[in-house]
Parts: sequence; structure tokens; C-alpha cells
Amino acid sequence: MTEIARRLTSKGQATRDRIVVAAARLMLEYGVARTTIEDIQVAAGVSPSQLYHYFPGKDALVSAVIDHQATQALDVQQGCLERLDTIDSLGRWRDVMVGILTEMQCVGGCPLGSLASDLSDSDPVARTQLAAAFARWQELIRDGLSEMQERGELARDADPGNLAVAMLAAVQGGLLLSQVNRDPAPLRIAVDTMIDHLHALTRPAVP
Amino acid sequence: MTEIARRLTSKGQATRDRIVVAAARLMLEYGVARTTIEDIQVAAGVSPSQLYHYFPGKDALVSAVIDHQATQALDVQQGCLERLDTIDSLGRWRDVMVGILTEMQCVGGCPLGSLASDLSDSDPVARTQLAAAFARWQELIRDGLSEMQERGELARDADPGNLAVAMLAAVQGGLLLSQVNRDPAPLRIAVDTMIDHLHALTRPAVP
DNA sequence: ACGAAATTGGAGTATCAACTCCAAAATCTG
DNA sequence: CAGATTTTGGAGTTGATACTCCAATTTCGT
Repeated sequence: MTEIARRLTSKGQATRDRIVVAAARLMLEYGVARTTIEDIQVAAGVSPSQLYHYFPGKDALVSAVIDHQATQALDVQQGCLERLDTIDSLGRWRDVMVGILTEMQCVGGCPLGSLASDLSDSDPVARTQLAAAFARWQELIRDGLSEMQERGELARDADPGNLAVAMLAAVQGGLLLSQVNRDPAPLRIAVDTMIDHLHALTRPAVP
Repeated sequence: MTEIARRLTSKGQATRDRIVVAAARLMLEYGVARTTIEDIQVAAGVSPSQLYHYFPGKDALVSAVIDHQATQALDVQQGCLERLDTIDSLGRWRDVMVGILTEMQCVGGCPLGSLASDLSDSDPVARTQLAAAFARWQELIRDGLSEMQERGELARDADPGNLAVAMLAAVQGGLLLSQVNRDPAPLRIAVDTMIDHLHALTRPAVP
């Protein structure tokens, strides 16, 4: 993305990656403002000059962290959701998210959601970058729902676009409540409720 | 709550309130860490010694801000939801929230949600305080749904507790997406979808 | 191997933010 | 009104943090 990226030794690339990964982890846990450059240096095992060699300043590093988290999040999605086109696959998707959250002991919440809440009103550039990431995520969900609809597993009059927004909101809100309660249950319940809703739209008449 | 609160002149009370309100506004917009004591001093029109006269330090001020936002949020809820016991009242509730968000031009998101995302992993005391506030909010929603159920407007086998969690998640997630997109639509869509879900649970067979 | 370019180490600086101190002014109590 | 208490003003201190600089070292292309 930057000019500097062109002439980058494999060793340099590795160092850069180490910095981004360390910064991402710390920023997820403590927030962007509370994560100091020194914390990142220590966690990544690099000196100040190395960090400033790869990034002009904290803003640029934040931008790289957003890209990194967006890629990670969408990869997880596509790993589970390449065929997000059945009710069952939605259930597995929920299991994966709950599993990751549980591994993290409910710390950090959503890697993208945390950054969004943190930066939306203080860094306009970051906000735009995050909005784009959420848009891609939303499309991924919508495409799966559209496929379901075309196959007749979802009611004709359902709006996949709106349902994707609601599903993404359920994920984000569920993660927030799980984070503040230190309990994976809210995420599970929120997503399950949305899956139930899709289920109901699939078979309107419950026996 | 603190000892100091006992001997407080009306003028002193007013100054204290001014500080909390100013801090709450700034912290909602820029986050806790990015809001400096000096910013708050300027916004409230007070000197450093005044601020430290009423609060031992920033942590105590943050705690007061959480209380303030929790009270505000629950008051809004009870203003609209004292009778949150019909589908129509849920629709009005949604309108109020979308209205407030639009007035704010989608800045800040949820006064409680922002604080939760910001503080959950860096301030254990604040996390507990916020979890309690969310629990009260959740109960408020659940109680309304329970009333609906008792009156037969909601299916017997529906779980008001789980639905309340899902509804609160929809609100939080919707607010986050609206904040990052600078567009009230995601909040509206997320809450509407949950209302639709309740509707479906009310009348399982759609004509 | 050899020059050029990339990478690394570590000391140093300038700024900013949280917090302190003390005395003056306003307010309450009897 | 008088004394005690609360409230206010503003200069000053301490510590932390983002960022700089320059020389030493390693890596790469040929």
C-alpha cells in the first residue's frame, strides 16, 4: 500500500508483521489510545527506530492494524461461510464465533467492532476504512442469504440485505454484551435468535 | 455516594453536575482515554482545583459518568417503555432511539455501549458497573415482554429473557453500525427485524 | 565479493496530561 | 454579624509518550 512496501526484505516483512500483530493484540485488549508505542515495541521485540522505519507514526500503524483485523475477520467468515447458505451452516458459524470468544475469555470483543467504537468519532480516515470492512462483511452474509432465497430455503418476500444488517448487528451487539459480562452466552443467544428468525421466515407455519 | 457528597452547597452541586455532563459528552464523542482533564475543565468552565475538589482523580470522574449515562439511558427507556408491552410501543421505542441518534448525527453511538467497549478490558471496576447497568436495562425489556406474554400477545413457548438479550444486542449492534456508517438505517433495520421476530412469535402463521 | 540499500540499536528531546498546592473568595451556621 | 466550611483561581511539578537522530550492522543484487 505504501511506497516503502516495495523494497522490503523477507526479514523486514517479518519484522513489520510482528509489529502489526503485536499492535493488533494490544489495541484489541486495551484500546488504541491506551496502547503505547513502547508497549508495542516490547511485545514485538523491536526498537523505536524499527517501528518508525516501517510506519510514519501511530496513525499509520493503526491503519495497518485495521487492515489486518479486517482481513482476519473476513477470512474467518469465508472459512465458515464460503457456503453460508443453509441454516445448518449458520449454526456452525455461530459455534466458531462463540468458540473464538471463549478462547479469548471474552476479552476484546470483536476485533473490528472495538476499533470501530474506539475510532469512529476521533479518526475520520479510520472510520471510512472500518465502514468499508463492515460493508464487505455485510455483503458476505447477504450473498449467503440470497443463495438460500434462490434455492427456496428462505421466503421470497424476505429482504436479504436487511437481514444481513440485522445479523451483523446481532453479532456486534452480542459480542459487546459478552465482553462486558465476561460470558459468551449473550453472543450465542443473540445470533441464535436471528437464526430462529430466519428459520421462521423459512417455514412460517410452526406445527 | 462519596463522603464529600454530604456537605455540598447547591452551587457546589451545580458545578459538580456541570463537570459530569461535560465529561460525559466529551467521553462519548472522543472516548475516555482521549478526553483530557483540561478538555473537561474548558468545556465545564472550571479550574483544575475545582475538578479535583469534587473528584479524587480521573477514575472517580469516569465512575460518575457511567452512573450519569446509565441513569439517562434507563430514564429514556422508562419514559417510552413504562408500558413496553405491545408491539406498537416497541415501534415507538425504536422511533425515539432513531430520533436521538439522528439528532446526534450518529456521533458517539450508545452512551453506555461506548463506555463498555472502551473500559471493559482496562478497568475492572468500570466493567462491573457497566454490566450492572446493562442488566437493569435488560430486565426492563424482559419485564415488558413478560407482560405481553401473560396477556397472550406473545407465544407461550417464547423465552422473554433470551428475547430481551437479543433485543438489547440488536440495539447495541445497530448503534455501532450506525455510528461507523454515519447512517441511522442500521439501527432502525436491526431493531425492526427483532420486532418482526416478536411479531412472528405472536402470530406464527402469516397469511 | 562488493557496493548499495535495507535494517537495527539506543540515547535523547519536546510535548502533553494528570495531578498538587496554597491562598483568596464566597457561602453557610449560629 | 462572626467564625467555620466550602468553593474557587492559577501557577507549578512529575511522569509518561510520541517521535527523532545518527551511526552500526545486515542483507541484496550483480
